[in-house]
Order: sequence, then structure tokens, then C-alpha cells
Amino acid sequence: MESAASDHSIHNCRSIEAQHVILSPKTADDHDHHGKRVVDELDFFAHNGRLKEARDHTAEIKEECDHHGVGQEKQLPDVNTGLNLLTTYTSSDKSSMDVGTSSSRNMEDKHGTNELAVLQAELGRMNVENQRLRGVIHQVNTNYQALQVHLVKLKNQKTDQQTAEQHKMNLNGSEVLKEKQLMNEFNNLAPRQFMDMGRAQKDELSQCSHEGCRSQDCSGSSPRNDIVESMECCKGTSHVHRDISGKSSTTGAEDSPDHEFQGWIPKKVPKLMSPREVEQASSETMSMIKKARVSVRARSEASMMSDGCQWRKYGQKMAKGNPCPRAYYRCTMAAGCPVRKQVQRCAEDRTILITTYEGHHNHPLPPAAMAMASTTSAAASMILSGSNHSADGLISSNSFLARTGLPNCPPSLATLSATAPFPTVTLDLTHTPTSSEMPLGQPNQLPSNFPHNNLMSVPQILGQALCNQPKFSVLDSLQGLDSTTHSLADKVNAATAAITADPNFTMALVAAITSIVGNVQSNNNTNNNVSPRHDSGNST
DNA sequence: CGGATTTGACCAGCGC
DNA sequence: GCGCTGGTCAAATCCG
Repeated sequence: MESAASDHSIHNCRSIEAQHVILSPKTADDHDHHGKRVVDELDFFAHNGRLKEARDHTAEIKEECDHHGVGQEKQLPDVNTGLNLLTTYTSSDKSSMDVGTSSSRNMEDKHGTNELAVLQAELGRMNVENQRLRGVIHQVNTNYQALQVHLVKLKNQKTDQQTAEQHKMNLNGSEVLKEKQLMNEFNNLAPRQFMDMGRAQKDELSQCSHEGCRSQDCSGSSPRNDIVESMECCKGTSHVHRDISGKSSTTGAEDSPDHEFQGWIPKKVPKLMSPREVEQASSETMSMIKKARVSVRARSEASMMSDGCQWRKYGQKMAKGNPCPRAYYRCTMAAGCPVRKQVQRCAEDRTILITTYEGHHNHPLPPAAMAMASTTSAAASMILSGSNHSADGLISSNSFLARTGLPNCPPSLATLSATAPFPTVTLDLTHTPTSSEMPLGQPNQLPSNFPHNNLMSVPQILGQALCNQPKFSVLDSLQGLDSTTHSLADKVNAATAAITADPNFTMALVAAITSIVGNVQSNNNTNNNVSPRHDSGNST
């Protein structure tokens, strides 16, 4: 009985220190045991001495508790720290509390109560400051990552420029002019529109006046994580984020108004754009994101490519400049899935089927379909991150291929066009790369565990490549993200991560596309479109 | 009969 | 404002 009450007193006293542990657990650990710091683990309290004050208060109160005598009748009032620190009483505790109250002790208790209230207020302020400093840390990391990415891009750009110059040598003057125009159009379109969105940077660290930093921001070279978070912020939705202690916590848009979304935002944004304009740009950006497209060109005599999803035709139109009608399909694998696709034959070569995908699935996908969805997501990610475009006027195909894990594929395989109403990545599976272009030395050299099956559809092969990879955790996370509870940006980010993270997957994917190109070409694609019955139960 | 497809109508965006 | 075009809707039709 008595010991229980005293334990509770001590517990209350200790709970205050416990809150410090929650606020900065690793920090305490580091200071106590390691005496060193690691990146993103900082003691937010050490610098202002407030921790010491708080601990002094705690010690005083604790002393006072002891002064009352261990297990005495009276208990310090319960402190609601808001942290659910198990301060509830048991019935036995209560019975002990009700015994023997005196006026002098009441006075002392009131004194203790006041001190605790002050202490609690202090802790509240610390908590707020902790939140703010977390944001600072987050931004520092973001800037660091952005610079890292920029460095890598500069290296890649060098390579791309060499390719571009070689490509230019083969063009006549008008083509060069046209491509320059394309380049200008894209410069006005994608990167800045995507990168200029966002809110004003309030934090002092955003006042980066360093030229390199500014150019970094304006070039749109930003880590994908930043894009993800920025979009989440723009949508103002609650989301789960990881704090520096590694614990997940749910925060709303109102929680941390000025530190969740930072890093790559151009400094000029708050100067050039009013909040309303920024908001408008954000909504436009979301629209563009939604409408970013991936177009796949493949030789096929069938009316539609089998891609692992279920589609329902909802319209058909004659498009200008093409005698072949364009068919419109929507995904029917889940109610309300926003994904659409258009299927149309190429006017110049009617054996070529052009399938254009738009949107992101709001439901889990079968592996076969996930391959295509991942490609779409990767493309969207590339657009979002403001791909470095080469001097040839188109976004460097190498950039896309690199991001989709195909850095060694022939440049003709993928292009990104900015001339369409929406940024469109085109995967051209109609060309047969020359032997010198083949990434693996031999055209159909596949990983040992990779199925070399002519009867598989394009996404089946891609999906198989996904399935054959050992990193299911990444893919699982991707699949898990394919739900309405996660943002589009999450999916984009996860897809990109899944695609680019695994070199084995890269190899398998390269082999898959290589296989597709080779087989489709040689077989005139008669087997490209398998019956839905063969397609893992997913009819089209 | 229910689901899928067809097809004309309707609407929005854009350029002139 | 008007016409063109792309995209979507929804009633009619088809099909298993």
C-alpha cells in the first residue's frame, strides 16, 4: 500500500524526465553512453540550458516528495503530460491517498502543484521548439541530399551532352531549330512548374544565398523525397512521418506549419508568387502529375496490349491526323480507379499499337500490372524531379532509362516529349537495338532465373522480372502503397525507389525489354498479346 | 439478364 | 464568339 503510493510519486516525478527521453531519446543515449553525435540526432535542449532547469525543478520536487515521507498519505497531484505515461491510479492507491490530509501539507502540495504547472508549461514550450528544430534538421538533410543529387546529375549531364552533340551532328538545320524549340517549350513547362510550387520558406536555413544552392533549386534537381513531402504538404493531408527518433507519428497539416516542406524550394518563390499563386501552381501541378502519361509503342496485331489490368472501353474517337480510331479504356479492377488508357494504331505503321497510360491505380496490382504501373510512376517521378534535359531538345532518354533502371538501354528506347498537352514518356518497343546497343552483350542474355518465354506479354515479362527479385520488401511496400490511403506522391516515390534501388532488378528488366524487343520484332508480335486466360487471370 | 461494347451527344479547352 | 479537337457520358446494342 504505502510503497505503491510512493512509487507513484516517484513515477510522477520521473515522468517528467521520461518526457525528455521521448523528445530526444537518441540524444540522451548518445550523451550518456557514446558522447558523440550522428547526423540528424541532436540534443535540442542542451544548448539553451533548459534541460538543466527542468531537471533541477524535477529534483526539487522529488526531494519534496521524499520529504513527505515514503509511502505517506498524500500524493502529488497527477500531472497530465499528455504523453499517457501510465499515471493512473489503482484502487489501492486511491485508498492510501484519502488518508490523513492536513492543511500544512495542502499548502505544500499547492506549492508543488504550481511548480509542476510551471514545469509543464516549460515542457510544452520545449516540445514546440523540438518540433521546430526537427524541421530544421529535416531541411538540412534535404539540402544535403539535393546537393548530392545535383552533383550526380552534373556528372550524368556531361555524358548526356556528349550524346547530344553526336546526335546533333546528324541533324539538319531545321531539325536542330525544331528541337531547340522543343527544349524551350519544356523549359517553360515541366521543371519550373513542378519546382516552383510550394510554400514560402520561413526558416533561416532557407535563406541560402549561395549561388550553387540557388541554381540547385532552380534547376529542379531535388531528391524525390522532397517532392513527395511537398506534394503531401500541398494537399494538406495528414500523413505519417518518421521523426528523428525513428518513431512513426501521425501529424496533421497544422502540425509543423513551417518545417515539413522545405529544402529545394526556390528562394524566389515567396518573392515572385503570392500565396494564392503558389496554391494555384500547386493545384496545377497536381493536375499535371495526374495527367503525366506513359506511352508504349509496340508492334501488335491485336486490338489491345495485355498489361495485367482489367479495362473497360468507354469511348472511341477518330483523332485528327490518324485514320485509325482511338479507343478509350478505364481500369475496372477497383471501383473508382482513376487510371485511363488510350489505344491507337500508328498512322504511319498500323502494325504499331500505341498505348498511353494516365493516372495511378488506387488498388493493389498483380505483378504483371505492377510493372507497367511502376514504369508509369517512374516516368512521373522523372518529370516531377525535373529531369536534366539534354541539348537535343528532348529530355534525355538516358535520364529516364537510368531512373527506370535501364541506364544501358539504347537511347531510342524511351523519349520524353514536352510537346504534348501533358508530359509524356514514350517507351518504344518497336525498335531492335543493334548488337552494339545491347546492354548485356548478347541480345537475349537473360538472368538464369529469368523466364525466356516468347508467349509472355510485355507486362508479364516485366512483372516476372519484378517477381524474380529478392527484394520483396521494396515491392511489398510498393504494393502496399497502392491504396487510397497513400498519396500519389508516395507511390511515385516508392515506385522509383523500387525500380532504381535494386541492381538485380535493373538487370532483369533490361533483359526483359531486350527480350521483348527481340522477340516482338522477330515474331511480328503475333504472340505479344496473349489470351487473357494466360494472363494470370487478369483479363483485358 | 447482366456486363461489356458501341456510338452519338455533350462538354471543356484552346486557338483564331 | 466561334469552330475545332480531345475526352467523357450514357443510351442503345450486343453477347455469353
